[in-house]
Amino acid sequence: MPPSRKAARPTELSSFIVSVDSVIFAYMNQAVYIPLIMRAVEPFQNCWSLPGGPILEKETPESACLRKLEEDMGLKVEYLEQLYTFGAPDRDPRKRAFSISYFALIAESEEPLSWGQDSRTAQWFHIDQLPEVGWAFDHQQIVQMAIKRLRAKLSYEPIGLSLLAEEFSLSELKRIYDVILGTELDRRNFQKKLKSTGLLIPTRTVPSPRGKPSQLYRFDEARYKQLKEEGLSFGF
Amino acid sequence: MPPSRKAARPTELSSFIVSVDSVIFAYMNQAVYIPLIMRAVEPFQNCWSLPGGPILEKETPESACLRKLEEDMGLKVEYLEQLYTFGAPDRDPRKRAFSISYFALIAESEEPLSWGQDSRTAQWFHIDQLPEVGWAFDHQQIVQMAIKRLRAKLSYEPIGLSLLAEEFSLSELKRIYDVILGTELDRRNFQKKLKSTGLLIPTRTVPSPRGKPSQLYRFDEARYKQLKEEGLSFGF
DNA sequence: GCAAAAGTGTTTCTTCTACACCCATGA
DNA sequence: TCATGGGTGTAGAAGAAACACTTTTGC
Repeated sequence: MPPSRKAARPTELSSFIVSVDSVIFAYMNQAVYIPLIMRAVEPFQNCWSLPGGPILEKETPESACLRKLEEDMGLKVEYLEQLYTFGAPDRDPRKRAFSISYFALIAESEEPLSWGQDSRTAQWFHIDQLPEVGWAFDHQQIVQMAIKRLRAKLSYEPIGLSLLAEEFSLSELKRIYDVILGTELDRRNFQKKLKSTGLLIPTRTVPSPRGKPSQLYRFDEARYKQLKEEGLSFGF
Repeated sequence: MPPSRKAARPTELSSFIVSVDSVIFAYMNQAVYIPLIMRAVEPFQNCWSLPGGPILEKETPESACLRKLEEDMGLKVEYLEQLYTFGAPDRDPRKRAFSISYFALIAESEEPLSWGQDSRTAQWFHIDQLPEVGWAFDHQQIVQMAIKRLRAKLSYEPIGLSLLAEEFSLSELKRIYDVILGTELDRRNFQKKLKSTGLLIPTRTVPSPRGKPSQLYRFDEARYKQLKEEGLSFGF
């Protein structure tokens, strides 16, 4: 019995849109922030939303995401992975809309992070002090999922490094872990553990604010990928 | 400077489809299998594809997935989670198509698993003996990603249980781990570890093929969820 | 009684954890 | 010289891995 009843039913989808939305994590002033944009138009006018937009014809969802972040915000993304696809029938009051959401990390940088627009339309939010109301679409849910993934992923993959500059000290890295996980890890055990992986390449020392100069390291990305493919795991 | 240049560009997407595809894992004869369907029509006629189909108007992607599996194959899904969304511009030669793919596990059951169609149109494949050529769309890639997730997830979440019946013996469970991970775990350490979680409820004993009868257990789902929310982790 | 499958206990080793101590620098 | 941040070492606890022994059944 061939499944010939696959012809279009009256309930099949006709008109809808597919877009990408990104939750972008940045580390500034010893805390983690994400940017949200105040919507200027209906629906959800004056509500907080994630940076994103529609996918164009010749691009993959991922490149749409990168383009948006580059064009609109001038951000260079250090790490990007797909988070989840949201597609509840009523998530957009206009018409059926799917959002392929992304999880992004950007490296700490010298320039104060901003994108020229005034703070009423776009703003960095501390991930522990996000707005409780006034969200557009299901973006609050997306952000919550992203934060959950950030916390989970930090413990088994070296994504903390993507939030720092290429050269970093182990104290800085530890601070990332403490801030995100809400822990107060032991400084010494942390150093030992990280060094034992053999993935940190010492570069130079740099004076610390007060006290002994600290050693900077670079992450051996190539070797990490290699070990990962061989199936080794790391409890970072 | 309001972003008023957001008007439709010539390159914006116009016509496309969104569907769901599922990679369904089942445990039979001490091995893990997935079902693939031979496509009857172009494009990719006579190529192997995943069960799936378009999303209807009033349903979420997840319920579309469940409906498909229920309707087309009569399967009762034990575990379902979103895997990844594929949306490369050229993945469907007809028009732009997005596939929200799902990762599904079904429990071992008494009935021989099949769905009435002859084996030329649908077939269970051992996950280590999948076809190497003749795949439709990017479905080979989807399956590979699903297998990778199965292996990864097995070690930190009790998904192996979803492949077994509600009552199971620890030997059966260990066999699942060995088969999927390609290991030969120590029988005694395995038992000890599992019992120490306090999540297994003994039910009854059942005669084993030859030798001492084996103890069956039930998994304490409720308690597991509770502990999980409290942030405890398990190295299954 | 013997082989096969199930269940329990013990010893050893590795890893994690909690500390104490030393070093280099600026005020 | 003292307070501060950076770096190293060591002892105990906890967990993982290796392994030996007993029990219960079918033939």
